Amino acid sequence: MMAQQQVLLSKKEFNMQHTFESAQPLTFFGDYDKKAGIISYPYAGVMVRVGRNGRVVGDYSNLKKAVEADVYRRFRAWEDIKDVYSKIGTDPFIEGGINEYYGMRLTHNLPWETTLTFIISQFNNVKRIRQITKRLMEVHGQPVFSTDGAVAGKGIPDQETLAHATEESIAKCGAGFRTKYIRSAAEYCSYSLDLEKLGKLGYEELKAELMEIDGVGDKVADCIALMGYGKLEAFPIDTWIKRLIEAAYFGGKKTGIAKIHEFARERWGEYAGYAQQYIFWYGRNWWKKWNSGKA
DNA sequence: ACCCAGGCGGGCG
DNA sequence: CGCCCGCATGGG
Repeated sequence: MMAQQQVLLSKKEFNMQHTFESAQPLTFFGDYDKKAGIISYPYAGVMVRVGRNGRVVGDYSNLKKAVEADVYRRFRAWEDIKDVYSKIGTDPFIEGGINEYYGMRLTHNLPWETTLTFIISQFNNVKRIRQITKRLMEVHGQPVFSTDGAVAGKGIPDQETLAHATEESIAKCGAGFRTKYIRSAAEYCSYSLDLEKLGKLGYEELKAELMEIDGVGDKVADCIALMGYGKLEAFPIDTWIKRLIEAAYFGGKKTGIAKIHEFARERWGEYAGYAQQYIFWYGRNWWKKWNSGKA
């Protein structure tokens, strides 16, 4: 990948807190120092630190270009979020989400870390997904270093490592019944499928390839396509999205997955994934607040 | 105690 | 095909 010129994200176009907390793969690892306004995440053996303006914090010397290019891609820094809003702001519901979570960006993470975290996400809750991922990193990840050379944490365990890890060591991280999927997916992505090579495929082809991975179905494949490959037309449909779309656009009527995919494609087209993220985070949080009697 | 969580694979009709 | 069921764990 060629070195990208770093584009600074203004405070308004990049709301770090919303982006970090919005339950994307990015939020499943690293850390967020709210007071200092710095996100940390492991990449290429170092702990990358990013400030509120999207600028890399610290001196990465010879890794500088690589780290900056990763930040550029990870936060989609080339993208003017106002353009996105003009495409997805089709109605008051989505506009409510844009208003409440202004500056929440989609992130474009690495294929394997996205695959792993979203396999863990099935039939699970956000808090526990983070917890399981964190434990897997601690047990099976390689050390990553801060700019002063000290060990700053562990990275996402790679496919090969998990392919050779015992089921017991994965299960102990809390993975439960997903343990066999993690092992199987790690083996498949080590020896039978090169995730890096799938990037050149179009969305439909990519999704079909991803669904060959054990433990990856329609929803997780869409999450990987969206947040691991940057395919913005992907529209992951989980229980929240199904419930919210039915409530907001189908008059509360039960609607099949295929029908919802079709609806999203027609309504939001190439930006459906962005619409999904705002519907998910806004709708879910609103719903929870309402049901706890605080809305 | 009981219920549910960013689904999936397998088995059945 | 479509539907339905079980599934490990842990927090509310």
